[in-house]
Parts: sequence; C-alpha cells; structure tokens
Amino acid sequence: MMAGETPLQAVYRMPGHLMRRMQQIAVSVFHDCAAPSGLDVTPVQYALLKAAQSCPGLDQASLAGAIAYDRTTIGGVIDRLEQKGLLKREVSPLDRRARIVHLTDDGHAAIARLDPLVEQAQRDMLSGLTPEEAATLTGLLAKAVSTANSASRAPLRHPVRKG
Amino acid sequence: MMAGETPLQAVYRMPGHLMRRMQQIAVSVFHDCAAPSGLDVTPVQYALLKAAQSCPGLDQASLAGAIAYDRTTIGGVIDRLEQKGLLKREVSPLDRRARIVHLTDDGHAAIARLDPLVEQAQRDMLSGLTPEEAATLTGLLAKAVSTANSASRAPLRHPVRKG
DNA sequence: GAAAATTAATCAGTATACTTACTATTTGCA
DNA sequence: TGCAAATAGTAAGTATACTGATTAATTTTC
Repeated sequence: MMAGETPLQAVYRMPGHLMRRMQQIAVSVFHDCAAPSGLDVTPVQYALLKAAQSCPGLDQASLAGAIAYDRTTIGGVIDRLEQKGLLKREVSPLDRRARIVHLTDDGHAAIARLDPLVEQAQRDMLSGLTPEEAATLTGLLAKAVSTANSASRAPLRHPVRKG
Repeated sequence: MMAGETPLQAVYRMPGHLMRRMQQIAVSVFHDCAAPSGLDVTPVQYALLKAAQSCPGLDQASLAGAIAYDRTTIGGVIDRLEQKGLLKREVSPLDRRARIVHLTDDGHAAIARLDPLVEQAQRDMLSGLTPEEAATLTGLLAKAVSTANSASRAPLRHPVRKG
C-alpha cells in the first residue's frame, strides 16, 4: 500500500472491493428503477427473461451458460419466474434429462414493460461519470470480463441455435 | 439496443451485467489466490479483518459502515471470524447496546499471510488489461462508486476515531 | 452392444446481501 | 425529568452464488 495510508484505505483502492461495491449499487439502482413496473423482478431474473426471449426453447443448462450463471443457481431462479407465471418449463422431447424453457405471454409483456426501466437503470448507476467515461468503463469491463471468462465456475457460453 | 443485435447481446453490453460478471470473477480469483494460505477466508471476511486492523475497538455498526456492509450481514461475518479465532467481540463499556471488535494474535497473523496473496489476486482479476487500462478502470470505478455511494442500503461511512 | 464417461437437473450445505420487525439501550428535547 | 426518537444488535424470511454429492439419461469408447 502507499505511504501514509491506513490498511483500510488500501482496501478502498482495490479492484475487488470496488467491484463488490459497484455491484451492490447496481442491484440497488435496478430495484429502484424497476419498482414502478410493479413486477418485483431482480436483475438476475431480468437477465434470464432476456435469455429466454432471445433463445426460446433452450434448456436450463444452456440458458445458464448464456448469462454466465451457475447451473445450480438457475433452478431456483426459474422456479420463481415460473411461479410468477412469466415462463414455463417442460421436459425436452430430444433429451429427457433436460428441461426447456419458454416465455409466457405475461413474460413477453413483463419484458416490454421492464426494458425501458432497465435502460434507465444502466444510466443511473453510472451517473457519476460523463458519457465518455461511462463508455470507457463499460469497454474496459467487457475486455476484462471476456479475458477472465473461464475464471468463475459459471463462465459465459454463447448459446448455439439448434439447426 | 443496436441494430441487428439480439436482446441477449444487448444484455452483454449492459453495465449492470458486466458488474455482476466482474464481481463473480473477482470472488473466484480471490479464492484461488487465497487458497494457499489454508485459511479459507472470503473476500468479505478479509475486508472486515482489514477494517478491524485499521480501527481496533470499533463497534459492529461503524465497522459495517467502514466497508459498506449492511449491519444485518456483518453479524454473521463476525460470528464466523470469531469462530475461526481471528477476532473477538465484547460489549462496549461506553454503550451496552454496542459490541466492539478486536483482532486476536491469530487474526494479525492471518492478515500478514493473506496480504500478499490478495495483492496478487487484484492483479490476476484484471490480467486481461494493460496496467494503464487497469488503472483507468480502477479510477473510473472509484469515481462512480463514490458518487453513487448513498444509492445502496449500506453506504460507506468513513470511520471516525474516538478522541 | 455393454461398460465407462459425460451430462442435466436437483439436493444439502455454506456465505453474502437485503427486507422487515423486534428488543434493549441511549439520546435528545420539551 | 420524562418520554419520544434514534440507535445497536439480532431474528426471520427471501434471493443470489458457490461446493460437493446424487440420480437419471445420454454418449463415447472399446
């Protein structure tokens, strides 16, 4: 750490600490912005809805890979979205181990309602930066994340279309 | 979202998604780097140890503020560190509601062992960036975080020395 | 074509994070 | 002084994330 600095001040400058803090803020801003929708959807649930929108009929494991989730975690997320009636799950006709996921009509409607609110949240969470700084930050994050992709137990795996 | 882009690709470019992903990677890298210590300490537990090192005798709530935690969460973190024998907790003589926290000798030793490993983890988690890019990212994160500090339920409150 | 390896999903267990609610103190103010 | 408001800590409940193990089904390999 730098001269004349307390151990705690060194922590404040650590990328790991700043990531945790930023994530904490991002989740809080998301909830504030999404609240007016009345849908009570979390950031993770929104990402899953978007994945299901882009890849209808994908199985849970591929869906997990598409948004870099752990496959253990995704079961519970899908449970909750199914309970809210935003998606439905059924056994794959091609592989009886797999469950494939589709949005319901309510799910499509929820996305349409959430999209603009989530766009706003993305701006709000970086409101301390100029648009140029925000773009720089986003670009560097994307670069760091793509390089270290395989570091976590749940790397992102781009979904492949069947056929 | 941009033209010719799927909804999912739009998600990949969202700051909120990149934060979650980066945090996920940061935690994973931390564990990999800290493992050789044999201490089985989490990023959050390390931050708390460092706060206790900088501010011996601080109470739980102030300690939580010093690293931007929720006060509900910190109880469990302190429980686990106390169980590992890395710190001890006692009722404050000044305020019988408050519990003050001190590192044990084992706690000091643990920090000494962890510090260089954690330093390495900070470099590893940004290994996809040049040193200049890493510095830019860290600076922008610090700026964004400090502006949005009060957005989360657990804002950072700089600890104040008594006397 | 049958055993071996792999894969999909789930379960149990642990650790953040947050909400709301509650108790025990302490503070502040009329 | 006396009582309302604020504060410290905890408890209960929900939602990510992860580890490791298990079951069921499919693929690979010999």
